[in-house]
Amino acid sequence: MTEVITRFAPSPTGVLHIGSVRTALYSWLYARQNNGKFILRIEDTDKERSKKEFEDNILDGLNWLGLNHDEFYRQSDRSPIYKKHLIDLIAKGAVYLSKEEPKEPGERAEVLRFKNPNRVVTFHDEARGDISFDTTELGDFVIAKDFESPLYHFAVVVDDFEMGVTHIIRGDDAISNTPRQILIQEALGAPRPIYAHLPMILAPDKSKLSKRHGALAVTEYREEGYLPEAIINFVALMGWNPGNDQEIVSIAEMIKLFSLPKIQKSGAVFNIDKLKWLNKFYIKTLTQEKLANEILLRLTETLKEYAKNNPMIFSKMIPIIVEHISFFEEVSTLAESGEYDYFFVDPMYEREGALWKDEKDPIIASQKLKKVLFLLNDIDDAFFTPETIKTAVWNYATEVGRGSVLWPMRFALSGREKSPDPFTLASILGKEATIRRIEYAMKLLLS
RNA sequence: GGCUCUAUCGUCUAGUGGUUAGGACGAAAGCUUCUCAAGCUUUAAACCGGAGUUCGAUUCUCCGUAGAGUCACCA
Repeated sequence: MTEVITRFAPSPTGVLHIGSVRTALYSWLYARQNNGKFILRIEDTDKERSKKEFEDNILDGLNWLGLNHDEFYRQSDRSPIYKKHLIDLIAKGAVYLSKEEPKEPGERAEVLRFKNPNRVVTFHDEARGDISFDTTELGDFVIAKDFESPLYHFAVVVDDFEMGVTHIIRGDDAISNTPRQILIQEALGAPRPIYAHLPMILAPDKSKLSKRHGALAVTEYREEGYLPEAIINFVALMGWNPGNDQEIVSIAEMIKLFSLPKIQKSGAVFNIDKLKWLNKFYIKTLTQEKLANEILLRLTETLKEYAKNNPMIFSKMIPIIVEHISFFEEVSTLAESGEYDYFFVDPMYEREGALWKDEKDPIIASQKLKKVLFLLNDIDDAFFTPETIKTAVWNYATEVGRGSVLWPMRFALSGREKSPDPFTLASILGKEATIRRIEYAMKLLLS
């Protein structure tokens, strides 16, 4: 039994996006499942377009997602290896120096071309079955600009050979490159690896996913407050499934259950709503400390100050905040729009707001609040919990009409049309602030 | 256009020569504390079309159609 070696081979000409993540994930899963090796190889043979910042972004993203590699290579460090094979192939007569007439600026007058044997190449794809191509149409393709500048197809084949890659798992945009790579492989005398081509990830309009469709870099999802577990789970289930109805799949389960033949053959449309749903699920599994950190990070300066000075209130707010978001950056928006202010500061509002839709008489509303105040007064400060508050007010509210009591009460506490329920709110604010706010509402109603 | 690949609810998908074609996201309705959110329950929602094989095709074959990828001295 030979060792399984897979690789992820991005070119640093762009950021790490969702589609690449899936390719990396599947390669990684396959290696881990088989106790094999996962190689990360930066394909930077295009000196013009390759940028260090993109390489950093890719490394950063993979690291954050936990897709750790066992070996790392950069093609630009491997020139002598490509050169050696180039010379070798020339000696064998498989490659020749070709005189050219440059058609565009930058083109060479002499390049290295591969002597195409012009035959039909058939290969097996673990995800799709057998595929064959007639390579005649390719002609004698260029494999290097010169001995120091190999082109993609050549460098890939040499590297996969030299690194002992056994399984090539990559996007199906590379499927039509495979025959020519096999040709080079055969000239090199390299064994043929096992191929598995993954379908593309598409935008909602079925076109190729791009930035304008909301396809962000993985690092941007991180900044938006998505969790790596959610991204991995989401991406894994686009084009693969564990063989049952499970939607939440842990990494450990994926490693156990992953299988190449189960990979979907058609492209999958990126569905941000499902990602959000998954992210919300994983957010709920976070500890209080982690939640507090993520939230605190995204509060306004004022709110941060309040939170620091009122740790009890802040910690009680956390479950409420979490309930309303599916990714953490939403906290920023909510915080900036003043959504959390009433937890710390007595709200200001128009008196009409405190009136329930079915009970518009301010005098009656005020009387009901007075009764609420009276009922609340019996509760000891130390036992001011949602349960005790509810018990105190509930019967009375039910008797006279819940909305006519609870709406003004809740509005007095929050000053908002929408908010958590009055019992939770009151318990967070504490007895003193609750009474103060209700008294203020009564005054306002009678003014 | 040539070549290659693909085709089940709006989306991600399960599944089978005979099924009420299953699940999830989203949507709608209801319930649960007045509002919001969450949660729970329920509902609507699909086998691209046409031939053929067959007692019977969503499933197998062929032909259409549609979509995608690819055709560089990019990767």
